[in-house]
Amino acid sequence: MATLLYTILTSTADGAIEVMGHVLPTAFGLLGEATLSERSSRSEVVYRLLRQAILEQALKPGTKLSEDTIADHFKVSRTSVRGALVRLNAEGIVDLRANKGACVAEPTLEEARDIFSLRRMLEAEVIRRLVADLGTSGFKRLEQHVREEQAALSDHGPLSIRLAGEFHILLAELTGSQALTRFVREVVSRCSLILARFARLHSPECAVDEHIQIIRALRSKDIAAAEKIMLEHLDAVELRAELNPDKAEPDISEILKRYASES
Amino acid sequence: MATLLYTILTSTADGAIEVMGHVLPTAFGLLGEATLSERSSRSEVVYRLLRQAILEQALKPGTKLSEDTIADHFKVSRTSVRGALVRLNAEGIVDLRANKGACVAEPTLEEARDIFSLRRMLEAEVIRRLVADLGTSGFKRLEQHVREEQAALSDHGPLSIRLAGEFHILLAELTGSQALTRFVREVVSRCSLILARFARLHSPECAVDEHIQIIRALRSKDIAAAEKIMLEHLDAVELRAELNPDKAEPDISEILKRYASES
DNA sequence: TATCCGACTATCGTATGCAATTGATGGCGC
DNA sequence: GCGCCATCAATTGCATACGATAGTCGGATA
Repeated sequence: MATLLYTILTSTADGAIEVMGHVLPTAFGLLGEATLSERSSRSEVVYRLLRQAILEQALKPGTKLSEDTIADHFKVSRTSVRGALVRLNAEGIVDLRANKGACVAEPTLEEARDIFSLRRMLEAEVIRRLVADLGTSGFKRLEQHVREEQAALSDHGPLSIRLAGEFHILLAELTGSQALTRFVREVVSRCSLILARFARLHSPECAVDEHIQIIRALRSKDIAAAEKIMLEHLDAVELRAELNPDKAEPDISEILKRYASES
Repeated sequence: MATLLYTILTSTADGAIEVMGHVLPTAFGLLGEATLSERSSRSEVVYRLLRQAILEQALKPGTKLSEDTIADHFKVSRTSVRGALVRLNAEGIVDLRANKGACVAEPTLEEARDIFSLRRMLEAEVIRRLVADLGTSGFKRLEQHVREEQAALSDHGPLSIRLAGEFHILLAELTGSQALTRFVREVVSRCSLILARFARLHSPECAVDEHIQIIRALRSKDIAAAEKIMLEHLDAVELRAELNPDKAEPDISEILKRYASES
C-alpha cells in the first residue's frame, strides 16, 4: 500500500495533477471512513485524490474528467477511475453524463440555496448534539484541528480551503452519528463546489476565528448561543458565496429558458 | 433470494427493460433521477433491480451478493454488476468488503436508532416545507400514490412494502429540494433494511391509513398538527421495528464485545 | 456561398482474461 | 488425537480489448 501511494505521489510529480501530491499527507485522517491502517485499493486512492482535488478547488466546477486522462496521470486503468467517478457521482460532486464523460458538478444558484438551507438544518442538529455530550477528547481534537487551520493560513493555499470544510465534518463526526456525518460531509462538499463556482475569492481568515467561536460556544454548553453562532457562521459562508442572482449565470440553459417562452 | 433471482431471471429473459415495466411503473418517477426517456445502461438496470430487490426485502440483510452469481443471473458481465454494487455501497444499503465480496448491509441496533432519529428530523422538515407550498398537483400525486398503496395491499407482497417507503420519498420530492430528497431516500432505504432485519413482520395496513392522515394534515395547513402526525407515524414505524436490545442480536461482534472486556 | 450529409475520431460502455487475495481442505509433525 | 502449515479452489481487483455512441470535420449539392 505504502508503495502504491508512493508511486502515485511520485508519478504525479511530473504530471498535470501534481497539486494533489503536495497536500495529500495531512488529509488522510478525515477524508474517508477508511483509516490508514486498511489497505486501499487503487480505486479508493483515485477516489480520495480526486475528491481532495475537487474540494481544494484545484479541479473547478465544469472541468471535464476524462477517464483516459485521469487513468494516464495516475498510472492506473480506466476501470479503477470509473469506480472512483461512480462514487463521486453518488456523492453529488461529479456529474456523469452517459457517453459524454464526467465533469466536476456545477451547482446552480437554486441548488446552492437549497444546499445552504439544508446545511443550516443539519449543522444546527450537530451543535445541539455536541452541546449535550462532547467530552474532553472531543474538544482536544477540535482545538488541534483549528491549530492546523491556523498553521495552514500562511500559504493561502488549497489546504486552508479544505481544512475549513473539514472542521465541520469533524464536528459531525464527534456526534458519533454515522448518518449525520455522511450528510454533513455531503453538504460541506457541495458547499465547496458552490464557493468555487460563485465566490470571488476564498477568505479563510475569518472562518478560523469563527470556528474558534464555535468551540467556545460549545464549551459554554449554551445550546441557543452555540446554535446561533453556528448559524451566523454559515450565513457568513453563504454571504461569501455571493449568491446574488444577477451575477455568474450558472448555466446556458438558465439563460435560454427566458428566451424559449418568447419564441 | 432464490425466488427473487428466479423472478428476475425469468423476467429478464425477454429483455431487461421490459421487466421493469412489470414492477416499476409506479416507481419510475421515484427510483432515480433518470426518466423513462433516457436509455438505461446495463449497470443502471442492475442497480435499480438490486435496489428494488433489497427494498422489497427479497434480498435480506446479510445476503451475500457475489458478483459472478448476479452477473450470471442478469446475463451481464461482472463489470456492470460492480458498478451497481459501488453505487449501492455509496448509498449505504450494501456493504463492500475488500476481497471478500459484497453483501446487503446489516444495520446494527445503534445505527437503527441513529437513522430513525435523523429520519424524524428530515421528514419534519419535509412537512414544514410542504405545508408552506404544496399545490393541487402535489396533492393529486400523493392521493394517486396512496390509491396504489391500497391496491397493493391485497397481495401482502413486496410491492406494498416498497410503496410504503416511496410515499415518503414522494413527499420529499414534492418539496422540490433535490438534496432533501436524496437524504430522505437514503434514510428510507436504510429503514427498509432495519425493518427487514429486526421487525417480526411488516404490517403495511396501518401505514396506509397513516399516510392518508398525513395528507389530510397537509391540507389543513396546520404546521404543528401535520408535523405531529408525521412524527407519530414515524414512531409507529419505529415501534414496528421492535428495536429492543434484548432480541435479535445484530452481530456476533456485538455479542463478543461484552466478553472481550472480561478476558 | 450556405446548408446538409456522411465518414472519422475520440471517448465511453461492456466483456473477458489474468493476477492477487482469501478461506478451506488435507497432510504432516507432535 | 490434536494442532499447524502448505497447497488449492473460489472470488475479487485490475487491466486490456472490442464494440457503440456522440461530436466534428470535410465535401457535395443546391
